[in-house]
Amino acid sequence: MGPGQRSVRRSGRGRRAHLVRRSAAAAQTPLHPGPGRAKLTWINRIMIPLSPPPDPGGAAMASAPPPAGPPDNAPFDPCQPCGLGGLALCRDLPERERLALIALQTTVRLDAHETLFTEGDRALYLYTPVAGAIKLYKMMQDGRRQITGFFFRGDLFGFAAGSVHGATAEAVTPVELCRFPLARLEALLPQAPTLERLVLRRALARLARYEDQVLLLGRKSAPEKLASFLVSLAERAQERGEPASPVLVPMGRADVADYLGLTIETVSRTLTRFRQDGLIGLPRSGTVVVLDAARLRRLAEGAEIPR
Amino acid sequence: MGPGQRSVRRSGRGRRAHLVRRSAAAAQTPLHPGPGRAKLTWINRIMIPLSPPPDPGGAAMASAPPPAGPPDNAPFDPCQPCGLGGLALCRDLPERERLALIALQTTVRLDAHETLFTEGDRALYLYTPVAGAIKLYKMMQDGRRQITGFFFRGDLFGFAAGSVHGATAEAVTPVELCRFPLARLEALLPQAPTLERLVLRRALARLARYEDQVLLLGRKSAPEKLASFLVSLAERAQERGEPASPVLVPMGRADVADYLGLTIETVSRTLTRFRQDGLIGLPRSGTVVVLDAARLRRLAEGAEIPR
DNA sequence: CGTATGCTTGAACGTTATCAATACTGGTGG
DNA sequence: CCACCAGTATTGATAACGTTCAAGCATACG
Repeated sequence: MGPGQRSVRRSGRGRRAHLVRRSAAAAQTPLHPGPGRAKLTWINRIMIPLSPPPDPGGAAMASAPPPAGPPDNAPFDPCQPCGLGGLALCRDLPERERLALIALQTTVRLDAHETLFTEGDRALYLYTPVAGAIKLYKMMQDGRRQITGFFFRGDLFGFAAGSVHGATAEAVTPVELCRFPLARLEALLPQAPTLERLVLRRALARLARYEDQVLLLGRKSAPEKLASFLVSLAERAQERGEPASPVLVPMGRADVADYLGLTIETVSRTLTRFRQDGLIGLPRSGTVVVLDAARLRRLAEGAEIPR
Repeated sequence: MGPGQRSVRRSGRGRRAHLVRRSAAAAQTPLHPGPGRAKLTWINRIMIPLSPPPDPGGAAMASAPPPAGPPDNAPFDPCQPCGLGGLALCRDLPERERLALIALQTTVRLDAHETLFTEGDRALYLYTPVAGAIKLYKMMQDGRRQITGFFFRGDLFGFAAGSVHGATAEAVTPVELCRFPLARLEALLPQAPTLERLVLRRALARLARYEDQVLLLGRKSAPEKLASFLVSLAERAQERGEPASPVLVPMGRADVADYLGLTIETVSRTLTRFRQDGLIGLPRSGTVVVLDAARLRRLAEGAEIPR
């Protein structure tokens, strides 16, 4: 890359990370400073169906209004409160463990750009988005930012090595989260072997995802990074039962850049070239239509000449 | 960065990744091809003390001959066979679980550059190095390589998301490994809650390490990467009771480069400049003396002007 | 309809890769 | 013991990819 893939740094001058709206203050004091903290409107153990499975064919959910609409009315499912269908932890749990888990469950809502927790905060919960998207990021003193992951419907995040979060969690879109208090969860684990295995499985899946991300960051070119990103978003959408073709990209260019280790400009330029080359279409902000999935995939794997 | 941080690629021409000795064949066929596979000299449930805790003050163990020498002769410790002292999983386990775990344990030895398992292989064991070092890497079709981690005495690796390894494991130095068969381990877990918690804890620790690595790869400059690498090696050495100051760097420049997302040349140049600036000393191959730990650490965090 | 915010596009620059020798290091055989 | 050799590390010159700086453009919003 160029000279300043990271020249944002040094004495805090310059552009810093791609600052997101009111994050200027937060940029100065990355560790549990608390300014701009979210207001955390939350509801305890809601029993009404909160959000339906994604309506395919719908428009971008980029900054869409909070979701609404009832899910399919199947026979009573204790997992229904969080509206996650089969994606959540609840799934595949024996009845006893499932009920115990659901007893712990609580719902949280955040608006876009609100902070859920900050690097250095005590880790108190595990979270699963029910609707919307969350990003996790680490920040350097001078404001350089690296997004470590995006989390969508059914993903699990909030894992902490010690008792403290290693990254900051912020809402990309308005988001609704299913959360489980760690203390009570841990107390439950000895009596819930299936659940514990499930949590471990999730952690291992995240490890595998990190392996890919490390390869991407360390060894892929900008076009390959973007291609990988789109392919990954598409695959993940498919895994949760959404269509793969119109890839919904709810995050802005700044977030994409900070996830891929690039700058906004490079992301923009690269997507433009993808469009010119007939790889993708960009009908509206937040939506990418994949026109040549095979070539995009080959590009992502480094087996295609970019131009 | 420059133009070709990743231009090694494309049509397999050019330099590929930094090829390690006889890995040419393996480079062509990254997935379970099996050529150049290790011979895996292993011993089942050895009862003789195999290797002592690291003797501080000793010379580089870079490509040192296999270790020898008895550990402290404490009252009989069932964990002694693997010689890991308090670092292993055994530690902190109730007696019953510990014995059960040790019954599964087996020892494996590899020479430097031998492959333990390959990306795509079925995941059959969890491993802990007792002496020596292992690297894990992913490879792209055209030979670009990204090392995802180095594992030393007491570290745990071999986690797989599905039933298959996501990376290749290769010995950096002659290495002795304590290994546990996954199938029997899983069968044991329901009766060994402490053990399961311990495995989860290890996986979470690895997640935290990945977060740091992602920040490093995505947002740090070459000098910052090198500084972070040295600091990390020093800290990890200290955590396992070894001295931090003469940092032992058993891997070659190619491995360092493929870990940090750089080239051999940049690694070499950067270390040379560190030496010229009085940050470090390079007395012998495989040994780095930290002369200004504070500045090195600040550099690693991006809070120091490189030059 | 004007102002904010984010996205796109252009030109110049810089860090890091590439290409190419040269020097070193450890092991082996004369 | 030393010359040799293969692998490895260092150093130099050049160039490229991606960044930085700087406008211009679109989309949303009051």
